[in-house]
Amino acid sequence: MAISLRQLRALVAAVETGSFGRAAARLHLSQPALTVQIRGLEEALGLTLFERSARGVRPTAAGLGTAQAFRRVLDALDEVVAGAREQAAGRSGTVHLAVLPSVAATLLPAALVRLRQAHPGIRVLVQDVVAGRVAERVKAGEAELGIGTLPGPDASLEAEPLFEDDLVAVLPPGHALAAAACLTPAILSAEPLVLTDPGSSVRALAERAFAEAGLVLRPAYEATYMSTAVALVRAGLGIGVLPAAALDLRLAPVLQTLPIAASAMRRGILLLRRRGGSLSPAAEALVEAVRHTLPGSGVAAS
Amino acid sequence: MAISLRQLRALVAAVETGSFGRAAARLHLSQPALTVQIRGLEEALGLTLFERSARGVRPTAAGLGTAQAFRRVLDALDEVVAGAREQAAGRSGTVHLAVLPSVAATLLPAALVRLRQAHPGIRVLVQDVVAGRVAERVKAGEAELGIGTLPGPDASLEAEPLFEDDLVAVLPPGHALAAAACLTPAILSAEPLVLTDPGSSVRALAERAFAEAGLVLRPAYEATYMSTAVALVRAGLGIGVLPAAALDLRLAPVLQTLPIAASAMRRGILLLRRRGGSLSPAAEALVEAVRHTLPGSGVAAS
DNA sequence: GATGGCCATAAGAAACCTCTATGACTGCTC
DNA sequence: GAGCAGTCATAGAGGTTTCTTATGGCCATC
Repeated sequence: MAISLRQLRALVAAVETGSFGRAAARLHLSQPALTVQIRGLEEALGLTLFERSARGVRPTAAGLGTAQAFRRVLDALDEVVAGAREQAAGRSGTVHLAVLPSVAATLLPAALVRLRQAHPGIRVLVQDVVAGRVAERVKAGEAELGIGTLPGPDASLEAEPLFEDDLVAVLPPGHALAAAACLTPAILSAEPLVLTDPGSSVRALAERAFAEAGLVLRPAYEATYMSTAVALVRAGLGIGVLPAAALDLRLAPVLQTLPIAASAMRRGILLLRRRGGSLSPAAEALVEAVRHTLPGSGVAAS
Repeated sequence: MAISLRQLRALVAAVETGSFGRAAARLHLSQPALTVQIRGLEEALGLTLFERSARGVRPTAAGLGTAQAFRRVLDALDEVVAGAREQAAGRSGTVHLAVLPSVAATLLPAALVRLRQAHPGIRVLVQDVVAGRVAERVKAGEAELGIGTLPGPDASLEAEPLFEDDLVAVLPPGHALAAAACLTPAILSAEPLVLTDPGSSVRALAERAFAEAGLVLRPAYEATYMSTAVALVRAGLGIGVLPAAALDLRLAPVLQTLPIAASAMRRGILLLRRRGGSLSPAAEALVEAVRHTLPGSGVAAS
């Protein structure tokens, strides 16, 4: 009654070779085994698929048509299986990645280039969301991986530190403080500052650092996008307090950065994944590429 | 390593129900059996298809995609199987039928109408070929069934008599011989005759009947097509010697037919099939329809 | 802290599949 | 025309797969 793939393969082979014996050989089977499969299929369908004679077999019209249809089904199945095995081998697949915009704009492109070199078939769907959202996306399963910060420990997420991202002071060309080795919140609070919007993780970090020094952060300028903030600094409007990783100095080579002496001025950028959920091979490959593109790995751009 | 339909069905059911337990119930299986199938599929593909937790399972992206693809494969297979079962039930299918033109023009349409009423899904491909070719087509397997004459016994063909086809004299309106009850070759040989071409089975039959009476058949008119011969008769050019079955008097109601007293004047019309080859259900249905439409069955048109 | 839901594992039983050996039949060759 | 080669069908034994029942672990909920 039930139909099996063996039967489909048997019918296709028998029709294509024109002989039960040759079909059996093609399938690495004994001839009786193939006979049994064909007979079972005929019973399951209630159809005569072959005319038998002592000289051989001849497919009936129904046998011919059914074999062709089965052939298409088997081909489709083979294609699906081959695709799945491609994914399994990490040669193809799709990774949904939630990532901080700042990382997406700096670290990520190099990692993706590296990934493409090793695994050209892998597709990465980048969701650049603000810091708090990265963990959300991963928790909800909307992203398989996340790169961002983690407000607190979370039982359902697994976090691996990728690198530390320091907030640095970004000085416009020729600024008076450029000769200093290191700045402090106290020094900075006397200067016009350029920061990102309230609510961003960078802003929260900076506010906390200032608060620890007993100061209140009052930026002269705020911008939503990092690139806007950098442009404001470059125009000489103030000193930027921005994450080092988000600054691509190749894009603004005239700027100078200085460390800020404050304990809270660094945040850990983590690789986030759902706890207990094993990564797809494609995601594994992406993780590999990201690890090898870290600031400290010697491979990445400055 | 190998993949089975059970595994495909298990994956599709598991993804669609979102639970191994419900999937097992849908497939009338125990839950462990389904677990094993999924596991086997994961091993065969080398892919993790579900994230397991104590609270249940969740398909991975790969599991979701693979399930959708498998779904399409299974649907295609189901369709093929359903089609094959339709054929098996005689509700659909295609019959290749070789048939004498004279029969094709007269008996066959009624039989096909009857067939369509009983089995609307069956397609009949009619090959109308001259008498000698009918047996050829069937022997070569180009036609599953034949309706025609058989020159001699043939070991590879099975023949079942359908009806006897008499050659009759066809008289134009108001002919002098119309009052006779029966004609003879001797009487006919004195009249201008209309026959079919030399080489046709009808012509050969008539020649043999005349020869038995010691006469030579010399038609005044010859035509390839039966309809042409009938037209010549209707025009009053002579008396037709034509097969009764081939005459549809509804098309030429003014004509009168008279029997011819001669032993050789009838030929058996046979239903031909390959010996040993069982008929497809569709062909069986056609045979049934033909048998019930025979001249003597009381169902057919005159 | 007990309970219910869900999945994984294990062991025994049943079903299926395959293989070897053999038989039946046909067509060809000597 | 008798033997031979080729083809498929059948039968019985053996092995593998697959199923079911029973059980355990884990988490969430009450």
